[in-house]
Parts: sequence; C-alpha cells; structure tokens
Amino acid sequence: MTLSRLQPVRGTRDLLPDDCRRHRLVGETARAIAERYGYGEIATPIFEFTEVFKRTLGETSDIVTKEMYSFTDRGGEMLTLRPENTAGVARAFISGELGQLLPLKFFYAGPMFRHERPQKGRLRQFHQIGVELIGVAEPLGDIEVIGLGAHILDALGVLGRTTLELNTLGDAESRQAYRAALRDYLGARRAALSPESQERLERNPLRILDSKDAGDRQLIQDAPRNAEFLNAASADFFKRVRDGLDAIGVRYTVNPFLVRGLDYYCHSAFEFTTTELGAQSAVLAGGRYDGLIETMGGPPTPGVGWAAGIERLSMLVADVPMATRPIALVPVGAAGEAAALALAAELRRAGFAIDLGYRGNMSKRMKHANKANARAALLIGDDELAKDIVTLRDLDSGGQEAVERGRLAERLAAFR
RNA sequence: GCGAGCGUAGCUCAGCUGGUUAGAGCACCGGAUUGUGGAUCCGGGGGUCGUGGGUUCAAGCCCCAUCGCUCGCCCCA
Repeated sequence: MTLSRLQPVRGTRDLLPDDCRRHRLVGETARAIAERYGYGEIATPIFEFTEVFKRTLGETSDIVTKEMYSFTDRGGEMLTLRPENTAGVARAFISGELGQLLPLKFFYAGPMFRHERPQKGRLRQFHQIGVELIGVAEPLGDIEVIGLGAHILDALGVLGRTTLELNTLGDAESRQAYRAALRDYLGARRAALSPESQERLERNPLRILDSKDAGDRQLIQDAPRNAEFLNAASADFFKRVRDGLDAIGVRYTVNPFLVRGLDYYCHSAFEFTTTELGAQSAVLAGGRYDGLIETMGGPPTPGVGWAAGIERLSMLVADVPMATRPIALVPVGAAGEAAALALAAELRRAGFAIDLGYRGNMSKRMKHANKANARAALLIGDDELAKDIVTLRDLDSGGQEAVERGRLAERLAAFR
C-alpha cells in the first residue's frame, strides 16, 4: 500500500488526551472497585502461542476461524495477538502452577485484537477490562462476579442504561441434552431457517437462539426450552444464583435465548446490554467456564468471569473528566523570564501543575493561559522582582493580589 | 467475508439543471492592546474538491475503477 497519505491501520484509533482520560476513568474506577472485592491486577502478554486460543475458543468458533491476528515470528513460532483475555489468564494459571493459591481473583485491563469489519462500538484493536475468579465452583462465585460488574457500571453512572440478561447453560450433561433436542426440533424445520442458521445447525445450534432473523425468532418461540433439560443439580445452581442476585439487590431479566459464543461456558451466562450502541448491545458479558482449564491441560479447576469493552463503556459515560487546571506563569521581560523558569521548577517539585508559556508578550501569554484553562496566573516582571513578590491573578474571578515570594506555595494551595 | 451510504479548508457544512478566480461558520495566526486573559472589531494563512481514468467546448457536480470512512449482516466487548 502507498504511504503517500499516512493512515492508521483500519479499525485502530489514536487515543488523544481527552480519550485517554475517558479510558482511564473507566479503568481506574473498575480497578479500585475490583480491589475492594479482593481482585488483584494481572497483566499477561498481549500475544500468546496461537495454540492457546485455538484450543480454548474452539476450532470452529468465528474468532479462531476468521478473526485472529496471527503471525509467525523469526523463530518460526505461530503467535497470535490476544482476541480476549480469559485464555491468557488460564494459561498463566497453568504455567505459573498457581493451583496452590486457589481461589484466585484477577482483574485486568488492556488491548485486545480481532480482525473484524469495524463499525460503531467495534474496533480491531479495542480495550477491555475484566475479572476472572478461579477455583470457586459455588454459585457464590457467579453472584460475586456479577455483583462486581453491576457495582462498576453503577459507579460509572451507566447501570441504569443497561439491562442484565441472565441465563443458564447448565452443566455439560444438561447442555448436551438440550443441544440434541434443539437440533432435532430445528433440523425438522431446516428449510424454514435463515441461511445463516442452517449453517449454525451443524456448528453450534444454540446460537440460533439469539438469531436476529425474524423467521428464526418465530420458530424459536415454539422450540424446546432450555429449562426443561436442566438436571436437578443445574436447576438448583441457577436458582441459587438468582436468589443471590436478589439478595444483593442486582436486578436482572432471565433470557432463555441468551447463549455465549465461546465453547467453554457452562451454567451462568450473562450480559449487561444497552440499546445505545447501534448494532452492538453487550457492554459487559461473561459466564462460568468450569471446563476451560482442564481442556488446556491444567488440573480440573472451575472459573467464572466477565469482560467489558472500554470503548463501549466510554461511549455511555456522560461526563468527561476535566484535565488538571494548571497555574500559568507569565513572565514580563528578560529578568522575569529567568525567574519564571526557576519558579516553575520549584512549584512543580512542590506538586503544582504549572503551565510555562514558551513565547509571546504578556497579552499573548495571558491568552494562552486562558486557553489552557489555567486556574490562576502568576505575573513576574521587574516590579515583582524588585519587591520579591509575584502578582497572583485569579483567572476565574479576575481578582489580583501581591504575594510574598516566600509565602507563594502556601497561598497557592487554594488554587491547586 | 457480504451489503448499503458517504468522501469539498483542521472541524461542521454550503456550492442551483455541468458554466468566470470554490464559499461560510467555528478553529488557527496577526493587529486594535509594548504590564493583563475571556467579549468585541479589523486583517491573514490555509483546498491538486480522496485518488486515477473517462464523457464534454467546459467536471466539485455525470460515468467507471480504486482507496478511505461510516452504518448494517455475520460475530462479538
């Protein structure tokens, strides 16, 4: 391709300071709340051996078959930029031999990569926050993890614009039984299915349940229901999760058609959805993955977790955090210039945000201070130097006062 | 991978049935203001009309291709 007009790779974006502040608000809010629940941050590499994702996501999943950024490195290893982080965390658990430390509670935040067609709320490099609770087989784990997600959404002020949809896939036995029943029912009506769903019938019949096609939805209304195929243990598990959510005041809607795309899920599947992101509805989604770690060659270990898209959350967050308001230094004349340089260093070390204009006469620098949204301006010219003071101007009120140089830091505390 | 829509200044857009030298607002820079920002006024810079080809006496406008963006499908955060 030609570089005559330099562009970012399709589906990637530059995050300018305003964007970064938004992202940071999401990440830091989530991290702080997750820590209250005892979740420590984990950072795994952004690439892994391709095999890590192939084995965990299932050979036939869309992510593996067409969305991975894979490449061969100089040593001939097949590597892949992570399309999600659960597989990486599970791999870290296994390769770090962390089984003695169960239960483990991880929080993460970072970039993920999927080779998809970009659209609203969907990028090729995007960012996720997420949590994984490893080693807890009880419904209490599901409840905690979902409650933590709701807590974070609430802290960000977006919980009210989402709906928590909840379903159960049951354990392996229940899921197999339902899958077979669904395949029989839909197989008998194959001709009436949309072309996409005819495909799904072979690969993953459960996916037909959340088809957007009107004809499919019609058929699904009368299809066998998941609930009828849950064995006693699975039904009880689901009830305990629902009771727990009721107990902690998390509202949800049971959606029997909610399924997850990845193979390793069982029992709880959940999505906090919104109607404000175009064709994308999921803001925070996850579920239980008891079989995953064993599938990867580790000891049989249950897990439950979720991931949330930072870009999607950012679009829902109403107020952009403001940049720190600096204090502007405005020197007048050469002597003032030299004094301002030293004063800037001193005040920055003392913890103040200082904007030191680089050029221009006083009027220009005041204009610049205003554009920088400075809280106050410190004027330093010959008059001030002679009296060992600086002139402090409050840029919000317009009030101005002389402050002794020795008392400056003390007086400025009010403008921090 | 498939489908649709859109590309004119840094941004948002106007530009008539094709017809002189492509405009506006905002933003930016300078001045009114050589020790005082925001408001106002005056002035200025900035465009190969995404790119390439075609039709025409004449193309920002019509046709084709191509690149890019956006939205949707699939799938997903």
